[in-house]
Amino acid sequence: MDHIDRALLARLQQDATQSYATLGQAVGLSAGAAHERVRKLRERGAIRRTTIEVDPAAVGSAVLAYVMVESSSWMGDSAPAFAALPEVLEAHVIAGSASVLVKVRTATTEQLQDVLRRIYAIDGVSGTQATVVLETFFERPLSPQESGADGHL
Amino acid sequence: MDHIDRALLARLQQDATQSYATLGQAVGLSAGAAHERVRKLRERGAIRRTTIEVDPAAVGSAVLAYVMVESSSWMGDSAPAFAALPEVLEAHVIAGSASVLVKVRTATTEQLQDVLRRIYAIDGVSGTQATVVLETFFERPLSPQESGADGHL
DNA sequence: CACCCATACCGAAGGTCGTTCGGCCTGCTG
DNA sequence: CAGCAGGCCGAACGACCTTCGGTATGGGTG
Repeated sequence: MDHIDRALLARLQQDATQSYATLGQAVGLSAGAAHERVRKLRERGAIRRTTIEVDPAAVGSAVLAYVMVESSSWMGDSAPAFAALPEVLEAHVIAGSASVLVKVRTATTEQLQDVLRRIYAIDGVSGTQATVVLETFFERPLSPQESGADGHL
Repeated sequence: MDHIDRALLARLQQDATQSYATLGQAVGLSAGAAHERVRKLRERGAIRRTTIEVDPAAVGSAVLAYVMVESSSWMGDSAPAFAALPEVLEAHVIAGSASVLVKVRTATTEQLQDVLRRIYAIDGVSGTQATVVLETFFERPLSPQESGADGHL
């Protein structure tokens, strides 16, 4: 994982459809060498998958909210319960007064209310505190930064 | 934007490297027709771009936190100030006691503190409240769901 | 210091896939 | 009923992915 790998990751994040010839030229490598590096990045799991970025509004998810979930018991094994709700895009165990933080997208605020109802139904959940997003400034992928945990890789 | 388009979006989210022949077969179309549909989805902006999903740990961003930013003034024009911080992955204007909610990834908690310091330096910011993630259950793309705001499309 | 092995790169070849095109069919519209 | 627009199919051309042999470089070892 050197600076060339990071450059490859950054360029593929911007556009994963470009050819390996273009990609290699951008980092000073041949197409074959660039392909080999990307293949290894996939193999190691540094690249999890190639995907598309979908406009939420285009698929009818105009409402975005973050929900702090309070609980009366240990929530460490509740991942499947949250994953069962398709409107829940992220779920994290957090440090602080709440126990779990989830990101939710729905078409309407009525649907958001319904999601909150289903979150309440999860075992151990004692309360929720929803924060509705009024305007999204930006959402972007993380930029491969310097140093990092190269460690023994 | 019918059910076939939604199926195409869902399949491309899972794997954007598959061939148009495979894609078309999965939804009952020829390769050419599938290609034409995907082309139009890009044209309309429903597909924003094709990208890769990078493992945060692989690029040295092991610490994830959400930060509630309080302000003493209107923050509606502060998008560039937050975008200037590369560790800030998302920034949203929210309804509630705080003004802006941002998502931050760093390599260490020391770097997180430094990001908080730089957020404080943004004009109008009067306080922050960071919530550190202990464990991420999951992060996934939104699933193209039913009905939605098809409207006049 | 010489040797050897592993790693990474280049350049070319073959096979697959993306992209485009003409033709057909269905469903509207005037 | 005629005309038209939109969507799909199937084929063909060209570009690209993928692999392979050959070569150079750096590190470890006797």
